[in-house]
Amino acid sequence: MEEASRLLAGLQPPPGGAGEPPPHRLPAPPGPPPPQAPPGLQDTGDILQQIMAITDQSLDEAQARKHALNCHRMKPALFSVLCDIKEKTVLSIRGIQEEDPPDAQLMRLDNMLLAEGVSGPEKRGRGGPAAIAATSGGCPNDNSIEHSDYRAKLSQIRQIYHSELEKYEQACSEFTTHVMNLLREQSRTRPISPKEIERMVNIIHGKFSTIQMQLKQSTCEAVMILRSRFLDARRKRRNFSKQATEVLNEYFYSHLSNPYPSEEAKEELAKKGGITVSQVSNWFGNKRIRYKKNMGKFQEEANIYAAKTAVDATNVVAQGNQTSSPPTPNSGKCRKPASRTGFPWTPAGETCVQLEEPLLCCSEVKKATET
DNA sequence: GTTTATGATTGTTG
DNA sequence: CAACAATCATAAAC
Repeated sequence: MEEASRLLAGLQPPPGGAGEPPPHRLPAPPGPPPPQAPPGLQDTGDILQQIMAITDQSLDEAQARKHALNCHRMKPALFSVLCDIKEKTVLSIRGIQEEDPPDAQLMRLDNMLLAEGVSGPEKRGRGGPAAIAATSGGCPNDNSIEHSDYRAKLSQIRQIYHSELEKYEQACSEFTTHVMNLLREQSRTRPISPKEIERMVNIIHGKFSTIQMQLKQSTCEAVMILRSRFLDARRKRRNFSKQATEVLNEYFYSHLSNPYPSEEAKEELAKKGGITVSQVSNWFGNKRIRYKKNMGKFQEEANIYAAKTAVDATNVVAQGNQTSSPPTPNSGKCRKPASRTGFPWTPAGETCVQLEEPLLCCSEVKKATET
């Protein structure tokens, strides 16, 4: 400690300066301290005085003093002592609040971004993220239009995410280097230990990762919105093309006695109409039930398509085909006629003349139209 | 704005 | 598991 006092004494103004003789009080006299004031207090007073006087000094003087201080032989020792003290106090303050929780939120976000294909390696072609077009067994271009649109938007999000992330990382490393340089520079005059620099770097990284988390959060939100807008088919309901409705109706009304297309027929219809097999199934499900519920409403439609198919059939017959079978007959794998609810597709019902008078084949039809 | 049409989903059934 | 029935949610018509 004696050495330290001597070092601090170096802060005194040069002897030839402002007039008064310098209060040279080193080394401290051995033996009991003088009664009037403890030497420690006196030293402190001097130092304070000198500090106050610094503002009166010119910049050059201050620089010179600083240089003198830096060159003092005891400087490294004092520096390390100060660092040590600072380390202890700072640690005792920080140690309490410095336990970072294993961030579950961040992990959740990371997992989701990975699952959605936003972060991680770029996924192309099949096996898209989250297996969106998971219509198993369906044709490969299920939802292809929606899907490609979705993918385009997703890749846009992905691009933005990555460029932002890169920006953050760059800014983070730049800022870190800057701060490190600054601290290293300052460590020549202030007690800043490498440990403290390291801690500062950690703090900076923490702050930046908070910002990154916000980025991840909003990216996740964007993906969720995108999903709900593009992939919830209910929201994006589009009416089928005229072609598709035409094909489906033709089949339906020409098979009015048994409107249950086989798997093959469904595939055929799907191909012709440019829709999926499951859409064909949905359509027939809806159609059967709606037709049954209100046949009067469909009568006109039925007649139109009956006429159409009749023309087709006669054309076929004209080509030498004897049978009056419909254009796309059920194959051998045809399901047994739906008989759960009976009408109008009861299996025991009389065979209808389909092509000419589709609605007259069942007596109940008239009953229904009357209501 | 309301109503109707229509594709999709959900729960149930045999 | 396919079909039915009810229902939802949107498009299209009014």
